[in-house]
Amino acid sequence: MGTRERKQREFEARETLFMDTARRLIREEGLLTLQMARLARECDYATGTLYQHFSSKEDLLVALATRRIEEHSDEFCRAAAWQASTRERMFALTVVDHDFGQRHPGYMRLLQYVFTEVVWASASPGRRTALQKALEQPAGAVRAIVEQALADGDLKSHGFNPQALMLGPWGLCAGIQSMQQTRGMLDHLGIDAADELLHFHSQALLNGLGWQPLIDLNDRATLSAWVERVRREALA
Amino acid sequence: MGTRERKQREFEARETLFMDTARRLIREEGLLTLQMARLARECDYATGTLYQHFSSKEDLLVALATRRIEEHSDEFCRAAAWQASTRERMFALTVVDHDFGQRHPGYMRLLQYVFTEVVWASASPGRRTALQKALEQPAGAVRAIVEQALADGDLKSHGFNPQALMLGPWGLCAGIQSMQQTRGMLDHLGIDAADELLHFHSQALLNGLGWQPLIDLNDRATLSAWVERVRREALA
DNA sequence: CGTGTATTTTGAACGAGATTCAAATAATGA
DNA sequence: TCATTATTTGAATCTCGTTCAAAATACACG
Repeated sequence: MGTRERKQREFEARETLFMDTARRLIREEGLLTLQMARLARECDYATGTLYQHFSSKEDLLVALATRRIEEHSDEFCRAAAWQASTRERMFALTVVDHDFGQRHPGYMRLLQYVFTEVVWASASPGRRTALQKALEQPAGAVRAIVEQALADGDLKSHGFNPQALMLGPWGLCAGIQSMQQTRGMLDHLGIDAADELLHFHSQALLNGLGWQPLIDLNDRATLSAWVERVRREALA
Repeated sequence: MGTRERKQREFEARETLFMDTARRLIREEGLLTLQMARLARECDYATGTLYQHFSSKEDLLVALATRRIEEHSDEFCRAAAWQASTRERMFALTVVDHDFGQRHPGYMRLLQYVFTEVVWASASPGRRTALQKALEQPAGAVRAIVEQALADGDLKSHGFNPQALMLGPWGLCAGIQSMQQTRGMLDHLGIDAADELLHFHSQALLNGLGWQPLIDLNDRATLSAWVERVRREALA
């Protein structure tokens, strides 16, 4: 009998409803003011029902972040599969990742919050591993590029494994994006156009890793042409 | 009459007491469980008195982070003033910053939390600008190195100002450190020895920026010798 | 169908803790 | 000394997140 399956499907549909609504509430009124009771009411369910899905508010936030990562992941992997040199593809990931962050400002803020010890530690282990699992796909895509670059001789391993080699570009991208998140921080340091700077420094790092073909960084016009090309072609 | 000044001094002393105690409580029992009433009681003051100093819990956290930055700043600036090439000094900052983070794990977690939209937005504007002001000293130290490197011809500007050029190394360091903070994240990605990787990628980035003298990255022993030298000399 | 049992949903009650504020206390100055 | 002003106090308030006993619903079996 399909009763169990139907139940299962309904349960999942409800979870989706909760998450969609939570996302809307956060967009409309901010992460700060999200209330569990309010969310339940908005979905015409009782508070307790919400807690059948999420063991705590933090749990919900981790689930939201996970779903966002999954959505982002599609776009990300599409860019990773772009028909181009490994160097171009690696750079494309930086551009795509950052563009996604700019397009969804709330997403980055949520991720930043979720990875905080305070939140991360109070989410359920299940949700935490689900999030880590969701990261596997994009991480795998990056690693595949690194592996191919190694195989093709575009990149030397320097004695590190592929994951280790991708940490730099990844960390750089994450670091600059999170500084960009903190309102007023970069302004105050006298930095603007962080986007262009992220692209510039990413290319510099790839050059420094000896990732062939090296590109000339002296000309900002060339750099922005690269970025435009990625935006035009990598997501086509 | 010095009455006003004495009052002022006593007020500041009390603030210091609150902050020292808060730090101890956080160290002993975690950021998560810090309670305002508890903190006040621990200092033999009423809750309301605590609120004369800090407009909210978030405000207190930002103040704590600020003080930590100030403390870190000394060490940081000492390393920046190391008698060595601009390239060596720039790299030294990465090492020192990361070492400080490793030595004070709670510090990094606090910073990460404080820069979260949720916390940052609920701190008072005064505390926020105080924190930004505290960042000026280390930021200035980094910028000075970049400026000297430009003047000495160790580094080309590529059309960017000094602050812009320092964003990459800074962002890389911050990004990798914050990934390191998130328990289990790097393990799960199959990455260990993130310290060495931070050093490696930092050097790669500096090479990629064309920061003279370039160093050879093929040999991990050379890299770790650099790190050791920094630890030995830069803070002497 | 009716009826007993298991499952799910409900939302009021509870608890934890941040924040406030009227009253008490202390400092100041005439 | 006493009126006035500033500071301190901590119980009361308020805001949620979370729980759980009761109600509602679904299900199984005679």
